[in-house]
Amino acid sequence: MSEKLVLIDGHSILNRAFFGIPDLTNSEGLHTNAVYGFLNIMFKILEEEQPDYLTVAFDVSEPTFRHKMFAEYKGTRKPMAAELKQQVPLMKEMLRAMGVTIVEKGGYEADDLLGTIAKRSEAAGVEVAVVSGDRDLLQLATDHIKIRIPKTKRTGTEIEDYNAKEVLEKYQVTPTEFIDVKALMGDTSDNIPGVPGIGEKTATAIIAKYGSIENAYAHVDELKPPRASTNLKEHYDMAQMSKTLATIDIDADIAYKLADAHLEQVSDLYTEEAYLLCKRLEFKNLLGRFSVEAPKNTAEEHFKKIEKAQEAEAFFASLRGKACGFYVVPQEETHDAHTEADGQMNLFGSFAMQNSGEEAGQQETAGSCHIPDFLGLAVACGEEEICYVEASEALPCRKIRELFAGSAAASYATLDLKPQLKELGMLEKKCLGTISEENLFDNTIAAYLLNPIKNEYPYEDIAKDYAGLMILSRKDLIEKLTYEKAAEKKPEEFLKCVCYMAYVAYKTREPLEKELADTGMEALFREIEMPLVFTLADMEKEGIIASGEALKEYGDKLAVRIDELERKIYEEAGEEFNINSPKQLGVILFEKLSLPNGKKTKTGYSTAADVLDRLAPDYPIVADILEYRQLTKLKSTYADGLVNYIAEDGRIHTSFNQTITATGRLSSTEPNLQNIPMRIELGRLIRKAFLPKSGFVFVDADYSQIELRVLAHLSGDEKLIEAYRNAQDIHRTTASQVFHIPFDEVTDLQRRNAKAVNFGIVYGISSFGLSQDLSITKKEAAEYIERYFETYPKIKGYLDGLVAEAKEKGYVTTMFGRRRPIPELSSSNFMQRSFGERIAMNSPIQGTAADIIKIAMNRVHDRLLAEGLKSRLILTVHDELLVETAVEEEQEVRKILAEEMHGAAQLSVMLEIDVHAGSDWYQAK
DNA sequence: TCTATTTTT
DNA sequence: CGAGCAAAAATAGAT
Repeated sequence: MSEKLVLIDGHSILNRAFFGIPDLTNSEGLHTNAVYGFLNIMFKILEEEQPDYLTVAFDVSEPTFRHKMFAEYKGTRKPMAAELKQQVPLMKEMLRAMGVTIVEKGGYEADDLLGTIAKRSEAAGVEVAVVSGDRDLLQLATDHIKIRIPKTKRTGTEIEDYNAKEVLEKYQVTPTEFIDVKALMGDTSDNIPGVPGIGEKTATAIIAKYGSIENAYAHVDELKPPRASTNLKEHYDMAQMSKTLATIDIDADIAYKLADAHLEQVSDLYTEEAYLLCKRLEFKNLLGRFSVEAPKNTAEEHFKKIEKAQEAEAFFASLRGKACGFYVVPQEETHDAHTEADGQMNLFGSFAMQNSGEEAGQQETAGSCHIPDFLGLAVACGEEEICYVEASEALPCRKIRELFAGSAAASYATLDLKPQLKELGMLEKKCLGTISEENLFDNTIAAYLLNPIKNEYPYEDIAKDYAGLMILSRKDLIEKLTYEKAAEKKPEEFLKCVCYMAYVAYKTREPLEKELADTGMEALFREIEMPLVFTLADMEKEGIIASGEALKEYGDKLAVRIDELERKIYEEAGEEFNINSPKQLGVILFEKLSLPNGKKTKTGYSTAADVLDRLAPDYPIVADILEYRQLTKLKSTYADGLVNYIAEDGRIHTSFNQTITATGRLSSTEPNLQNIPMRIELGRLIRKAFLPKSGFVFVDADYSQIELRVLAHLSGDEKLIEAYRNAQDIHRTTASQVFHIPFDEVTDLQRRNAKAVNFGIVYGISSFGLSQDLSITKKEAAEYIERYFETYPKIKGYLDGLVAEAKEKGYVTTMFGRRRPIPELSSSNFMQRSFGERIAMNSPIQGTAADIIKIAMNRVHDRLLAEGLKSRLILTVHDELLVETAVEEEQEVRKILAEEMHGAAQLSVMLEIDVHAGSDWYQAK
């Protein structure tokens, strides 16, 4: 049997895959769909053909030889989309990693290389399969050269095969004649002019009869449609030139040795390099093919459960001096807890009791009189030393904690430390025996800093990204069961799951530390984020009193007015409908009542506030709807919503998430206490339900325009810095400087405009956005921005610099080294790219402000404890800190807030704060 | 589970 | 030329 060669048209197949597969992006933001699709097509073909040789040909992106001859006809091809372009080098990297022979040569198109190699190989007695999306290749078809054209259909990829026979059947001409057909009909995408007035039908008919354009010209007067006859006569030179253009060079000057392209078997492509690259690109289902070559995960075989006290003692003793990873397996899980009866309440309730005990000896007594707080502790300190120590009556939590505390390991790594601090009883203290803030390492936070745009940081992702391990996820193992239920129903899977937590922490600590060092984020991690874990744990435990009665009363008041509005709206609409359904509302307003065109649409009419605002003055029903919306929002989300989060201790314990935002800000969930109403008076009243405990007051401090000050510092703009040095109303000063008028003569409108511009600048302004904000024309807005940049030239330079830097490096950084990758900047989509540009301008500013308040939080938190005060930091809202303050400590707390917030960073402008005290959150703000 | 809307900084 | 502002979370409705 003769040998077989598979030849792939690289760009053509990559292009086909790019358009055939929906956009895929890995977590680095690299587009990967074309590479993925290419590999799928390639593997499908290889499995079918089982060839002895494999080669991929690429074009080099300079004008090709054939086209250079007729320079006037080149250049109408559209430039390649950026998302595809960036995948070309990636594809080549992948093929190289697989050891696939790549041919490319300046001056030749892939067609020519394919043609040459195919013909030479055929001459050497080899069967050839040419894979391309391009029908031009059909001219190469013979009995031994098969052209394979993949088509992506709903049912998957189907491949059309053409030997000489199939070409003749389908196109009524031989492969060689196919060139002449193309020369007559032309091809705009290939810049082949053809003969005007001759399309596919006519061309095929002519060539089928005469065999070539030369012979057709010899019988030109006999040609069937008279139009073809005259046109060919007139444009014969064009036809000849087209033929040259359409002919694939089968004698290209290349050194190609078939032997170099040898492929013993398909699995030879599954190399380790290719495996690692597939992992990086997150081709999860391709990875299965690599099973033979995949780094074998043997750790799993050593997972072990310890139930006996003696065994546990020996195990913990073996930790001494070693690096370890651990995981405290919680009994209840805060996640989803409030949906299941009142799990969360019990959890926090037990903390309240635990911490009401005496300060001294708490470590000893905590938990001793309760059921164990945690289920067990998984610890890993080597490839074969991975144990889950299960809590039981014979081996109570207290004992496990004690042994762990005395283990004297060199370092302690874990995924998601914060909840575990609570389980270990490390609230308000930074060490537990030999475990301390200094030797703890939170892998999840490290992974977040290294790539803050991921949605989640589960252990299997961290294992894959930083240790090259492919392991089963929690979901794979125990699905949605809680740990407690899993321990009972799926003990083996449970053991794997918790041991993996510890093992992954152990295994990835070093790589994560190294990456943090390589990216300059060591200090950010050690000095800001790790201490913050302790600060936040304490704040969450503390919580804030919310009065259920006050909320109820407030909600009842809203209900009265909501009823009233509802009736009125139904009357005005002439029927009852669900006002909260944008769909139904849209139909009522814009169809039934035919109000002026429902402007914005995506999946119907927009009923957003800015649309309704414009209609409200003229239509009472719209004004009522707006009020109704406002009130139902207040009632459902705040009045009714918050009550559900009040724990047994009468307080709301929000969760502050440290690994959610792309910029470095914190987020608050269950409930979100960072969007409690403020702007509208009626909503603001909700803050009256948040109270300090008896004998305490609230002291609230917020940074004044921290982002604008950060901008002044980072840009170094003297005029803006000077404006802040004058310590006057900054928006008025801006108006005065931008409009060149004396400070005292600035009108309220001018000040308002200046304020909007100041805000807009921080968000990465566009004239469109500002025009929306101020309801002015885009042109006017553009003028404001221009004048602003004229006034503060360095700001313009700074913002442009940020975008340029982001485009070059792919990310931006804050003053403290925090990174934000911006994959959107490489998008070919205008909207996506503009979005990327705004992100580039906003992130360093928002992120630096976030860094600063985090520093301030740690300092305030630590100092309240260090000074032995009773007052506690309980809330943060981006630029604001709230301290529940013992009445007699108010002056000291004010001083601490002022000093620590002020001193959190040294900028070229002062970091000013406003401090207020009050007997509820409304008054304190 | 996704979309539209609203709330905050 | 385009189409719509930075960062979040919760709710109710629709699918």
